[in-house]
Amino acid sequence: MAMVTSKNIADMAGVSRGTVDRALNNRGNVKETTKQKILEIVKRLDYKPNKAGQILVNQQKNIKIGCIIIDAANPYYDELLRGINQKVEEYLSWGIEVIVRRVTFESKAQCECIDEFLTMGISGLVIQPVNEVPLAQKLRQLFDAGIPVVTMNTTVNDLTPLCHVGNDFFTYGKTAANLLEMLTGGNCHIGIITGFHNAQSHSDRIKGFQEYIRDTPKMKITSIEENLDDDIESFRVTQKILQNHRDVNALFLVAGGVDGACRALKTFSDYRKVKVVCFDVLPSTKLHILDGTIQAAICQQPVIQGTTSLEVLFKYLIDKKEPLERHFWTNIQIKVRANLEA
Amino acid sequence: MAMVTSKNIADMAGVSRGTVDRALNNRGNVKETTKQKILEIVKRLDYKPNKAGQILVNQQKNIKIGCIIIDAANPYYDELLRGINQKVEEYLSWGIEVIVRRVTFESKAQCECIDEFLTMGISGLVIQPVNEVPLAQKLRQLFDAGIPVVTMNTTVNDLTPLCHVGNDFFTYGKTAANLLEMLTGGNCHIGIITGFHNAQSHSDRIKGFQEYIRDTPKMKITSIEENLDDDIESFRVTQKILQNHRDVNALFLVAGGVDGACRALKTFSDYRKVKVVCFDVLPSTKLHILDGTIQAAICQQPVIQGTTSLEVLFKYLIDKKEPLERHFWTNIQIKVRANLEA
DNA sequence: CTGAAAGCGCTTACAG
DNA sequence: CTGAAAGCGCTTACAG
Repeated sequence: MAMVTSKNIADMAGVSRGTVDRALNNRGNVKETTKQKILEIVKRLDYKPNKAGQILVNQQKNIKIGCIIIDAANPYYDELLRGINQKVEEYLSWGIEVIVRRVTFESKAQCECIDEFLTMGISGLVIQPVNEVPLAQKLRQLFDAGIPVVTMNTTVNDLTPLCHVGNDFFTYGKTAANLLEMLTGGNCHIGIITGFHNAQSHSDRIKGFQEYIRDTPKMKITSIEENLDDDIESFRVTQKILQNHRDVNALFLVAGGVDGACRALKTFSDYRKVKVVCFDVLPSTKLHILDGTIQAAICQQPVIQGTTSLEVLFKYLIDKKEPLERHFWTNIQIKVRANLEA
Repeated sequence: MAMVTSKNIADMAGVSRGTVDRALNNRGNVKETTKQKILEIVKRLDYKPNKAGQILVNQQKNIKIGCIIIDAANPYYDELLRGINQKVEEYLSWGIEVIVRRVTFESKAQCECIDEFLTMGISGLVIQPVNEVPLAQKLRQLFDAGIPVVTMNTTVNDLTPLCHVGNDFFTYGKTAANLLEMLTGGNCHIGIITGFHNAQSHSDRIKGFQEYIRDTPKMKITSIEENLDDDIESFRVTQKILQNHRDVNALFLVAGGVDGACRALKTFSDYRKVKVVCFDVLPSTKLHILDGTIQAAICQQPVIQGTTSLEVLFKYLIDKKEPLERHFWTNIQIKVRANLEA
């Protein structure tokens, strides 16, 4: 029951530990028959290299990981950073340095940051990428240099990263529709307020929503408006919808501007008849949930996205083993009043 | 920016690495002035011992962790085991052996298993304990021997373990009430079907439920029945409730026997008017959610409870640092049709 | 194609 | 009270 070590394998095969290492990691310079013999013993004893030993020897390479997080006033990004920072401490104690930069949502800025990382000699990159051609090219350059990339939250076309850690926004949209069905007995006229029509994460949520209500004949979308993720604009378009469509009894708030929408809603005396489902819980959202204006919020898991991204990369750098899945979708969290703080 | 090592500290303090180690870990045998000098440098350079080095040296001690999971036909326990097993593999690769036993829910059986673990020389224990005196005494014996204990899912009185990882059942109950409020517009006569009146996890859920509806005057509990977590008994009591109280339009299924309750419900022609919220998603539960009999399920996170329990213990055994919190509550997951598989 | 040796950072007897 | 040495399991030059 005691641990099997490479020394045990070497002794049994009648070779040195160096040869075991070469055979196991395909470094060449091992006679085929020797290699087969070693692999057979490894398999029989179910030998797994001790990770502490592996990591320790990696100290000599001074492994660094670069990490790029969008720099913008969005609490989601701050949470993502919080997840990353949890791991930064941990990895430092493994002797692996994670260098974090916040960079604006422009491919030029991101490319420059990557170039800086390259001069620092990073062994891997975690990034929330802009989906633009120059950045995709830069990432391909990393790929060609054998530097693994994990994308977080958003990803780029024309490139399969080592792993993408993100949200299944389509299912988020379906879940929003499901909740409004529960809240209205499946009988509702819905106003949708989205952020940007051309933001894929927003349009995916709406597509999922539409997919769900295809099977619920009494749920109808009355109006879709864009608020540019802005509270004031959100206030304006919400008032507009509710004034022009007095039958609207459900609101689906797809993106930012939740506070503006709720405050517009409250200017109507009969606002309690309108059920509201939104995304994410900002501090202002919390108040609207507690006072019953919003019935449910669907939450992403930015902290877990941050930690997971680094974990995937870490494992790859130590083991050189690809993750089992190319995509990792974080859980969908439904928050209502009762479990808001849980 | 390169890593600070104990060698660096030793050089700067003009002592050996052994002395640094003794000073840092309070092993005595260090002159007070030397110790202060070392600690000052450690603080200034923010030195953190490299964990890979620490773990590697721990191989010599052949650290073993014992783990006791209830042996009973409950998918929850199987999931818990799945979480544990994920970590077992990982820790094996750190050279730490986790010995898992499934034991019946009796304090005698659990005590015997612990005794066996002791002869094997475990350094820590993870357990789903029976809350009975002999077991509590046995755990105290471990405590006195300096062997840390983490309790999972259930805990024992008269003893504060290193950490308890479990569910906040009270909030679970509140959340169930919140969901039924959403489903019925806050206007409902509720049938509650619980497992055992004397099971604390069941009664806590009901208490949370009652707490929530104290503020919703139109939500009324019509009847509470016990099904002993048994599907056939569940079928019987559910039929009884629905026959005797034709006004019941909401069911709160507190524990096991979900399938029996749903099948009883479906024997009534107007069963669609009854909204149902339950706990946990068994394979049979899934079908009732998909066909719209159950509107929402509140889920525990057994897999995460398993992994978390071992993580807490692992960190303590390596670092000798107590966890920040004595309790770790896993998230409350709400599952509806749309996010059932997500 | 193979082995002996060094070294990653830490802790642990042991000698003084 | 302190230091020198050994060793945890692994990988990496280097010598042959």
